[in-house]
Amino acid sequence: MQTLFTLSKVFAKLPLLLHTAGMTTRRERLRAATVAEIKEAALAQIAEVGAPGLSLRGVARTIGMSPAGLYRYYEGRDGLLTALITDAYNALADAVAEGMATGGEELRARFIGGIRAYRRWSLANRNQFLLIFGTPIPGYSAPEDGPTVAANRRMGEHFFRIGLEAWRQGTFHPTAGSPAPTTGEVELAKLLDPDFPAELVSVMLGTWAHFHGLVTLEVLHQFDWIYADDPEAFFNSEVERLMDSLALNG
Amino acid sequence: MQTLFTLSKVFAKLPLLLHTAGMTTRRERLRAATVAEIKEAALAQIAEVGAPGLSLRGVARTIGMSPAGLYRYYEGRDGLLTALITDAYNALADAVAEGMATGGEELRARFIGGIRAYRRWSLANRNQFLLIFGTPIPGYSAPEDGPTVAANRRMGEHFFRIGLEAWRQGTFHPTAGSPAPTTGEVELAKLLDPDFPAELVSVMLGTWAHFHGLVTLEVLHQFDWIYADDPEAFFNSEVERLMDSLALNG
DNA sequence: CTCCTTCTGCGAACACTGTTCACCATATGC
DNA sequence: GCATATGGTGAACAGTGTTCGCAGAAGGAG
Repeated sequence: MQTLFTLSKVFAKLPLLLHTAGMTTRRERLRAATVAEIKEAALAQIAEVGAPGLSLRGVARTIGMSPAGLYRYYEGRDGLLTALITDAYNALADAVAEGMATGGEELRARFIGGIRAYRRWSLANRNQFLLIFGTPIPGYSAPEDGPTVAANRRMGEHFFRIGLEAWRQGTFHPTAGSPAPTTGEVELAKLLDPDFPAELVSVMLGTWAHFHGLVTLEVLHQFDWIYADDPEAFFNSEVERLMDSLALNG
Repeated sequence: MQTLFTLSKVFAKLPLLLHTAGMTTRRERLRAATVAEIKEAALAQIAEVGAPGLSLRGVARTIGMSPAGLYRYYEGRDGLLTALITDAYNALADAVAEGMATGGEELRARFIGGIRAYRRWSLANRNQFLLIFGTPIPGYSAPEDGPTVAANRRMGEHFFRIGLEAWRQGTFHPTAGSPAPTTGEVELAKLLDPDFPAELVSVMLGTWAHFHGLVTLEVLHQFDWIYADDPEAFFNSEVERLMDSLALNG
């Protein structure tokens, strides 16, 4: 009985779904607009007061809607957070990709361009950065193989791709004294590219951690009173030294 | 009038305060015990559900007290958070100091011992780590020159001290290509020690950011599926490479 | 056009939260 | 013993996320 009922529901939805695959119906356009408005309001609130201060009733107020109405668009606060986290990941990945593109031909310059974009985006959107790399939301946990981990991986691949290219053209010579690749490292390497050298994985992850640490501490204002006048100079020189120690010269 | 009243209050407190300076009165012992009990309950709750999930009413329940009663001991939730943040800073600083002490005589070993202790403590007390280096609490802001920044500085000094010692005995040769010290750097150097070399500041901050990034990402489970079997090995080899690039050999 | 289903949205309610206030009891100091 | 500061309570207020039932609006099928 229950089964029949839900089945009928699915069949009733079928024409709508088929239609969706082709083009957008009127209802969907309105829905998409509302979704965008909600996200916009939530993002503004987050930028102002931080992720933990996001209030569902608050966004309902600013868009002139009842709190209960939001539940037609998101599964409560956690659902909204999930969407925002995914967006933040994608925005960061896009910023990195764009920063790399402006780096020109040389691989080292492209790498540096990506890293600087990583920092620039994180400082320009502090609270979105903390949404990804800050304290996790209490009730919330990222769905395994959900959109957030996909977006996360997508960002990493940008950096790994440069490493692979440099490796191929022989301009990448990380320090040789590193231990043999772990099983996890070869697994990740295979997942990235069939012939990605597993020896590179730990080096790439290490450099990510390095500039990520610099960015994190700067986002949290830990360097404020030391590098008040020109915080970017410290970061840039640190990145140069990082690339030198990497021996990525392409 | 108001002034007179508060003044009388102060004078009334005077004998108590004088007594306090010498030894503990009965009331104060009870009070200290209650404070400790509150902190303990709050810490347990934080360890379980994370800092943003800390509920004032919750700790009141577990210690069998009315929510309003807590306000006799802390200025609301933010006051309690401040105390816990200070404690976390101090605990981390103590762990680092202890880790350095077990490193033995050699400066490099001591430095590595401190770094490993930094990681160990952070992973053992994930939520306390995030209390310090995670998303800031919305309403809360660290009081300028309050106990938290003092504890923060105290931790940094442990690392700087080793750097200074190594510099003095001539076993510390960071890469020479770094730019001239910033005004903020010389200021910090003077604040640390009258003859602390300002050229060292950026290097030390950079290495802090490096292993801090590694720890942060590990705390946030970003390396879990790659280094599931032995996460410590990756960290240790990364630290070795970091020390090599530092050229700290004492 | 009519019927019927789905989709949107709302108001009220519930169980929470942090915080304040007036009040009471107790312990301390003179 | 008395006055006062201190500990502790219960009730209340404003705010939160979430659920539920109900009402219209929109859309498709006959």
